[in-house]
Amino acid sequence: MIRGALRPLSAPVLAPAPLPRAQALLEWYDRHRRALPWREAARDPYRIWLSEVMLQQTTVAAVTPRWRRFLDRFPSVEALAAAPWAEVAEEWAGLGYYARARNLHACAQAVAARGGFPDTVEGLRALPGIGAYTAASVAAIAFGRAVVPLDGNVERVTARIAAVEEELPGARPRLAALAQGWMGQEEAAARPADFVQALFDLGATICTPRSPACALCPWRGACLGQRQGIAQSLPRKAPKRARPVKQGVHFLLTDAGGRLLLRRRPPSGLLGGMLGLPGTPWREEAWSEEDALAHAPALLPWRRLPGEARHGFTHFELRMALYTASAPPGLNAEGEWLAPEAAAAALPGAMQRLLALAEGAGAMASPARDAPARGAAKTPTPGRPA
DNA sequence: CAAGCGTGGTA
DNA sequence: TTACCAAGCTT
Repeated sequence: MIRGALRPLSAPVLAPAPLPRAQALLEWYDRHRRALPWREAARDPYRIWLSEVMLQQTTVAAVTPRWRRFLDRFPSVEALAAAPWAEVAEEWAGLGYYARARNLHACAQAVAARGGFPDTVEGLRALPGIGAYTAASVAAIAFGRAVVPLDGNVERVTARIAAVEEELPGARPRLAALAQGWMGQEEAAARPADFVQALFDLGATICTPRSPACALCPWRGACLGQRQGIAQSLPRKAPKRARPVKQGVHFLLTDAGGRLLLRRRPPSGLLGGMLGLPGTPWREEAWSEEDALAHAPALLPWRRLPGEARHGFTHFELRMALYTASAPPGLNAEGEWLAPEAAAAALPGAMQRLLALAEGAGAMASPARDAPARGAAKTPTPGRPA
């Protein structure tokens, strides 16, 4: 497209933008690099890999304490490989995207069996849970390979520097090629780990999604998006669909010792492999009390707590009702009995909302958390037909 | 290839 | 409150 022809005649004539210089970015990085804990673990592929998997769609603030705790519990890839799944699940509880934990465990076993991590992009890419991004990231950061991982930061920086107006995800191959092209400069190829982390930091601290700090950007002079005044609007993305509301009913069964009945969820799918409270499936149609009670773990005088627990997933909004009962001595119910503290630690966030609801209603012997989760407890739903 | 898959923070 | 977003992968 011929940009010049569409500009007002009064627009100044701009010199062609220079190629973004790797050296300029690296000098900025040497002065402003963020002190992240996994950057201290120089080139240990286990720690680098663990950080990359945790950081998938997850913020640095959420990952930092969990990364430390995980390494305390599983100090090596061999230790992780040897651990039972229940321990890995407990350690990952609350972090979300639980397929990551399942793949992490499987990957550790594969790596331990072959005697260490592969040191090429192709070798890494073949492991469970390692896609194009993580393979390139570990290859560059842990093994010094001159490859650029395309994450959300690099997508944004690249789309803006080159003023790529094509929408994601279609633009991804073009953006990847552009970013990889920058790695072709001698200064970048001499420091691949620093160069990719410099791109991450630039995206995270300067070239942010909203209100980028262009005045502070080391690549400002080379940025076509900034020059055209469209940087903030890039990269463009297809609009997202509305999230439906789904409903479920769950059951909190307490024994004489105050322990709770939990069940391991099926190994794949939503919250796969994690513990949860027994309950109905989640569906858009409301549950009648009769239909819901058919999913109760035992035939008992169940009492519905007022209010509901709410939890937002990526693709739907969940509202859960909670019934409670006390287990008579000798009751035979399928599942595992856990103390409330152990349950709170091992449950995914959606299920923790139910414990918070019970705690708020005074239906539990001891607190599940310091305080009920935000927005968990709601006013009773008055009108819905039972 | 579009959809499924969590959670917490911010505007 | 709603909407968007964060160092994505799998099917």
